[in-house]
Amino acid sequence: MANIKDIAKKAGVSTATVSRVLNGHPYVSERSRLAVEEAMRQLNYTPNSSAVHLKRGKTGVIAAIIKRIDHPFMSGLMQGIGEVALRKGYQIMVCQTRVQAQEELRFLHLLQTKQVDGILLEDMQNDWEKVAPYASSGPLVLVNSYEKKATVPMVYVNNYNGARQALLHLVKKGHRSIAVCLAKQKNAFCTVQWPRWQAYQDVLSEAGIEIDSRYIFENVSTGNVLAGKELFRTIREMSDKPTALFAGSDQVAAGFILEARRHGIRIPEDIAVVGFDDQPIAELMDITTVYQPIREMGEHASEMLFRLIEGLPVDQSVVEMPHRLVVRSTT
Amino acid sequence: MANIKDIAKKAGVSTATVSRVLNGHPYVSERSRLAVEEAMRQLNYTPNSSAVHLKRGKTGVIAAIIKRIDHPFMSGLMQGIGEVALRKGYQIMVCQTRVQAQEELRFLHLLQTKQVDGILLEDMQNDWEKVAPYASSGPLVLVNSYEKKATVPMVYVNNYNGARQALLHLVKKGHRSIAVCLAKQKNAFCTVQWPRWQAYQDVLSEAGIEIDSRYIFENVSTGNVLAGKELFRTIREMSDKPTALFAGSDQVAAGFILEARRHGIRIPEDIAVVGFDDQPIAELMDITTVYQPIREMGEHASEMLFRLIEGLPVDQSVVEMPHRLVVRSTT
DNA sequence: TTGAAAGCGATACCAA
DNA sequence: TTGGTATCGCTTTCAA
Repeated sequence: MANIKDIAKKAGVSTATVSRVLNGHPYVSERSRLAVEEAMRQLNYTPNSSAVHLKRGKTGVIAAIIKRIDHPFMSGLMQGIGEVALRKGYQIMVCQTRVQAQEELRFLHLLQTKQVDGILLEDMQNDWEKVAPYASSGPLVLVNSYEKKATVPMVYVNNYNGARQALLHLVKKGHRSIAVCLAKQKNAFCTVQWPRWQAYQDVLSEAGIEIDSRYIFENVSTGNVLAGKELFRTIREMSDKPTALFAGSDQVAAGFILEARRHGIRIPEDIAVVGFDDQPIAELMDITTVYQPIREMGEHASEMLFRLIEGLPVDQSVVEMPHRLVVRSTT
Repeated sequence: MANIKDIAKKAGVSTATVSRVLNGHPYVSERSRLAVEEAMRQLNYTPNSSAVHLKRGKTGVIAAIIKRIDHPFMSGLMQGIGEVALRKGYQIMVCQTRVQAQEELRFLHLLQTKQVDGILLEDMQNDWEKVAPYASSGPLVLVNSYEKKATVPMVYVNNYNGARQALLHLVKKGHRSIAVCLAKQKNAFCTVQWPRWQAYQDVLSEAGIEIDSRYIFENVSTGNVLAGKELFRTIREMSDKPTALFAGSDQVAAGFILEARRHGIRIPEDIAVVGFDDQPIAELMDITTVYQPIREMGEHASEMLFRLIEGLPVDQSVVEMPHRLVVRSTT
């Protein structure tokens, strides 16, 4: 592969001049420019990114650390991130942790090695103390994560309030046996699951309802409609069935509802269902859910990240995005 | 940020020795190793990726050029790719073309600049002549693409046969007014849409059915259930309604079915529906569909790409993955 | 407007 | 075992 020296030699100029042409600098004579361009064409030259990156100290790449791409929430988020990155001329590296805290740290390491100019960290799985050291080695923004101790910008939705609203709605409708789906990791520093769990406890306690552990379903894969189907089957076997379900995602809600209806269970009469996110499927199936601006969250976080990368001040560094309960026919 | 020289100085050794420690080479005395490790710890040292990449001529990154991540097919594919990349210790760059042929070329350029060690190109949008030049500058594998002229490995599903099977199934069931969803770009070199369109023409022609342009729906966004809902509304307004729909995706099929049922339309009695992919939602809603091993396609393509990257021979470079019609209750 | 040359930060060959 | 040093390919300052 030809390099800048080959071009310089062929064009009869110095590498400095070639570089100038490459970067559109002024002060390059028409004659030199043409000669260089001709040489580049003839030798089919393309500059080597690694060399440029090394010299510039920038890579033009950001990393998005997410749990898994195979989930509507994440792909929606990536869509938002992609939008902004495209405008900025940046590439995106997807890093899937598969909910393994260790992997998260491994990917954060990309910031230290300067393989990326910045990182978006979705739903942080590690304690801030573990993440903090990485933050000092480059731009980092938390998305769908809230961490009081963190000193970096963050964009999130208040999951406590979101869940609370949904659960209060169910309680007001008279439900006292409310099932809930939560992921296994209810770490205190987990922005999504922990607050929802807190809201569940609070709302029930305030309503004088005792928590029934049989109604708590952990490890339900939120991105997949089949998980909802399975959940229905489990609940169906129960003697004391709940009268309402806070599904935690629209996919689970949809799967549950479809399977329930197939078995002649009426929604919401026999069991009310609330989803989360307000994905297209919730609108389609007319599912009551908690809307959250996923894509916008991705966009906003990226914008903050790029300000950091560009060395600009970030005006509001802790951003709570709005959510709202969308009441439809499943409650 | 500390660099290898700082470490060398602090540890009282040469950069060569530091490099040896860094790369786990033999022939480093215990004493040197400890000194270097201690220095690295004290200075909080991390090697700079760009420098390593430049020197080694490798980046440890592959690019996946896809239409958009916000689509179950793509995220499934990415999941498969991610699996293999993880095993190989590689990072993945997602490149979304948004179905713009020009963007595809822009991303292929990453291979020339050596910003990535290889590229997976999904559903190639450009004519092979345009793509070929890039192929000569590094490892390239086509996924979900078939191109006779191409000289690089490719993994795909025979969309002609898949669509044909589905359509024949409908014809056998007695349908003669069959609607079909196709994306706008039916370029001759498009692996997905063009063959399906061909199959549609062939099957109908063989059955002596004249093609009715009103039954051809272009520009239906295949990844989104709401598109299916809208499609239903459009078809509902028609005076001569089709009796069957080849939806092109499970999402569109699902949206269509749900909306149809809401309006009291019986499936399959009033209108039969066939999806494509066999996503979880197809199983859940018991939709007849054409199964294709999306994730495996991603895995297989990645494996070929890594063989190329490692300079190993690729035994079978044109791989047709199996598909099969899954008959369920919507036909 | 141009070029020489000093890096950017690591790797690895060749001697010692 | 170790170190000196050339090298990867490009950018940019300093002089001319």
